[in-house]
Amino acid sequence: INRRQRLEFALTLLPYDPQTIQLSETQKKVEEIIARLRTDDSFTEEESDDCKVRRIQEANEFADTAMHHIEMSDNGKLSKLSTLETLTLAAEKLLRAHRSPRDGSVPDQDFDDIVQGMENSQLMKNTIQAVNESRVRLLQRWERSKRKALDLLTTEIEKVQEMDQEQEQAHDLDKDQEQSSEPFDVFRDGTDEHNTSTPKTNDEDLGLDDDDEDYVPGGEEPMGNKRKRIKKPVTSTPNAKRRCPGFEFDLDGESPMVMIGPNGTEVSRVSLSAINWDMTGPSITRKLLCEIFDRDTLAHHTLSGKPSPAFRDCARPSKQQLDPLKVADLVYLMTNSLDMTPREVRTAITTKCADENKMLRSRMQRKSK
Amino acid sequence: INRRQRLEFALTLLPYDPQTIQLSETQKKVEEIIARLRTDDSFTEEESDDCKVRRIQEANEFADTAMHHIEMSDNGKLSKLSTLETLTLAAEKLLRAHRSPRDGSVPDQDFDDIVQGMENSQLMKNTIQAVNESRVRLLQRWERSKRKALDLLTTEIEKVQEMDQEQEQAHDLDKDQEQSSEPFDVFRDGTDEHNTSTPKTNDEDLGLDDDDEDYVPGGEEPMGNKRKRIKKPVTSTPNAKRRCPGFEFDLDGESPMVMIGPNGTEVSRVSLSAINWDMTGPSITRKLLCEIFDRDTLAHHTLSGKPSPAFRDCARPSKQQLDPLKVADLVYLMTNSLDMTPREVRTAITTKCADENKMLRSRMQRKSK
DNA sequence: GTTCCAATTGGAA
DNA sequence: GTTCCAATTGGAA
Repeated sequence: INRRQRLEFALTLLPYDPQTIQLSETQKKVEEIIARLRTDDSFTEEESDDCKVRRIQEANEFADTAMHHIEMSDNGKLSKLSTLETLTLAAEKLLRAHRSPRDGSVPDQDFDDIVQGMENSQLMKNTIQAVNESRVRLLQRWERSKRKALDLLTTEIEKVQEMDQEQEQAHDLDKDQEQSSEPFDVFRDGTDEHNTSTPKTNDEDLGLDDDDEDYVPGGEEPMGNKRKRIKKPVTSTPNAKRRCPGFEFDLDGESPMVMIGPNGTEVSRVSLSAINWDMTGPSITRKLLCEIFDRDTLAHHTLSGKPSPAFRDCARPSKQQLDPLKVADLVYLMTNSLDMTPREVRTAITTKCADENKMLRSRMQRKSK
Repeated sequence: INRRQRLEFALTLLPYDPQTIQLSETQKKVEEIIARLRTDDSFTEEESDDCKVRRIQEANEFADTAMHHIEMSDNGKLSKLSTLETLTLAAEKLLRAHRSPRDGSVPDQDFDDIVQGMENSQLMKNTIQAVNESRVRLLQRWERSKRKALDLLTTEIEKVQEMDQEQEQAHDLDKDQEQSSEPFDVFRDGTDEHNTSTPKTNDEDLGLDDDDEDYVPGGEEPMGNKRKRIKKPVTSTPNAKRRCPGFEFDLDGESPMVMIGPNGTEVSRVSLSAINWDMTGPSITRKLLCEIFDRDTLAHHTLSGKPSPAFRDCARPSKQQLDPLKVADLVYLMTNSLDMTPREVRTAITTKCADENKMLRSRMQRKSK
């Protein structure tokens, strides 16, 4: 129990490391810059020139020190500061620009004046944009460290759970063995025989993924021209109302389960015949997904298992990868029996997972009310 | 010039409305909550029970007032506060949970203890998540108002530009007339004649968009089953190496420009024959896009012109919609001459615009260094 | 220098 | 309750 106490203590400390607190400091600095720019822009017109010059110097000094401060807390990642540099430069230019036209001669709408006005507006816009961007970037850093902490937290929690469950599960170990896919290895070896008429990559791109090492064993030879849609003879008449297609891996017609691909993924025969095969390809894919995986699995898994690149820094809950063998079988079925590209199937899977996750969340929210 | 001065004054004021400043206040409140939770969790063990009870009451009161404060600045949008409620509740539970096990008897690893530990960790995690979520939401509100201000700003700037250019452009007005698409209206009306063999929706979904009112005139009848890929006779032999397809709207074979669709979009004949029609559908689509629009247009436009729903609150620079008539013509060509679905074409367009934007930005960045 | 991938989002249908 | 849309992202190829 000593270990658990230590872990729990770690839990209370982890998410609040000093780094995080410091980031808030820099955020305040950025806010100050905004506030400062604001007062600099709206200052009263009756100031003396001396006064203006002094204030400009002050502002520049302030910008310099603020930037320095932020730089310091950035621990050497200098490349990320480009927008702040832009900001400072823009602020300087803005102040200078504000100063010069007002000291000029009579403002009788000469061309220079117009250009100057345009430039001012543009600079103003750029400045605001730069401030916004740097703010967002700082918040993202904050979120990233938070996320890292959360990940560590989750790992620790899982470890504790494992420790607690080890004792209880010592006596029923033999149950898990039955679920393994070992019995279907024969079919994997037999792939090529069943596949003679359509030597087509049905998973052309997954193979490129260095993360999915234990992917489909014995891949088929890739084709140069991915684009071409190979028309293959389907059991039902082409371009007519589609019936439930034939399944080349459905060897035992009496079995309640039908095998849909070379990796031995099975779907119940009744639900298969319940599907309306006149629906769109993506729709059928989604229906089959619900047969192969349960809804909770779909909600908590994605095609790749990788986080979205677009939300790298936004602390989205991470998801697992859908069993690649089952996915490959689904892709196999949909590309061979129906006229879909692997890409279309995969997109359908991606959106189905996203939608299931959304639905689960909205259901949870409704329940908690 | 009076008007411009007024506008410029508005520019300096607009982005910094008091609402924005207030939001920063609420952000600080959330930070305080975090700080408070932290001290509540790591307090020393030798406190008396009375002391604990008092501190718990204090914490609850604090949470209540903080929440009230945030509620007030939210102007009645109560539904958005659910996560903050969660946070407060979680904080209370956490404090209570922390209190009870420590007053309990000897901690000799009974089951209750384990469960309690689990619950604590879970609550802790939820609390942190809730805090994060509410922080993000507040920042998003901030960004949204900033963005609104920026939009207003841009509009005003454009108005000023218009005003300034009106005088200069008073003398060369007749130039623009030639570029209008009026001469091609005959072809729009003629669509159905050319289209008899393939009565297919080539823009099935855009019509649903209530924003694009002036979309393709005289839309064709939609088909119930979108999925089916209608095989149509192409001029070249099917399933062989594709050559440059025939263009049904290419009426004048001598013209240096070829019309690719019913809306009169034209592409130069030389660049058309320079395209390798054995590439994938998306690739050809991208190449044609570059012929129809210039790179800068592609970088600053999107298919719909709408902001990404996923980045609603993140102040992305807004983009315009690509000319829907030209897009419709491209979709028409790609779906009729090649074996692509409208969906594939549109996806290709979307990604091409995104990629062009990315490239432009990276080019700008490199130049500024 | 380009193309492609797929995760995520809110809302429309 | 479900499906679909398309904008955005970083990185892989």
